[in-house]
Amino acid sequence: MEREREEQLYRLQAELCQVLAEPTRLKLLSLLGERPRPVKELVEATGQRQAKISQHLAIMRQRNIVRTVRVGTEVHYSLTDPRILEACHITREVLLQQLTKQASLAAPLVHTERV
Amino acid sequence: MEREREEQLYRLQAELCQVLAEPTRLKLLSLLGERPRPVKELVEATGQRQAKISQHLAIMRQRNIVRTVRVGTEVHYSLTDPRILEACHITREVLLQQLTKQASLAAPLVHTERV
DNA sequence: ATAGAATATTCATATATTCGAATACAATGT
DNA sequence: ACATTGTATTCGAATATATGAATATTCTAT
Repeated sequence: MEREREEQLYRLQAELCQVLAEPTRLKLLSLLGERPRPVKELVEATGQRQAKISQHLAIMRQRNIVRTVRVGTEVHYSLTDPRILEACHITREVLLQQLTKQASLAAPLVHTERV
Repeated sequence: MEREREEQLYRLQAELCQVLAEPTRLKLLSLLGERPRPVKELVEATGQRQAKISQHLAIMRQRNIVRTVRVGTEVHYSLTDPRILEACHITREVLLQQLTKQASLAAPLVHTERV
């Protein structure tokens, strides 16, 4: 039962990460990190089709990563828990460092650098 | 071109998150967070089939999330960048809080609590 | 050279995900 | 009531993913 509980948690955690595993959704989260926004604005900012954005927002709603408030005809989205962005930030940092490392490995072939 | 670069980054970030979006891989990362381990040990600790574990490890190798060292017949795996665990930790925290919140919403129906 | 232990890969299948297209729904102003 | 604006959903097709089964590879000891 303790074992089951742990597996259950890993499953949930994986589902949460799955939500973060899509470029458009990451972009949306980043935009919502700045401030709450209506769908229209998210569509404009991403340059993607409205239906697509709505679909991704629906997925994030289902996982309680974003929440909504109706304002007239608009639906304003916001982050449920800003810490999600922290997690994103870390993965981004790791990624950037990897890229930098690769670049510095490739660099000597192009121009010599001193360490 | 600036735009392209940004999209490129989101794509890479999504791929990284995708690696975290699988319960067995999360468990493996957690185990490797404690210390480097040979595959055999990971197989034992997870109770999953060897082929499955190797497959998941291969995915994490490809993404540079883990690295390997051969020690005789064994292959020892370790984390490339422990910060990955930080990201995992945060998602786990968020998750736990969500669960707690749900529980506390359900609680009043069972037994009354004071705030 | 060969056997055995540890690990990796290939293949096929079941399942999940993403996206565009079309359409539906909801709120507001007229 | 109706048109308009903003948003959501459904559906189908293409693509991706996870897994078990079988098999291959690598290293060590003999």
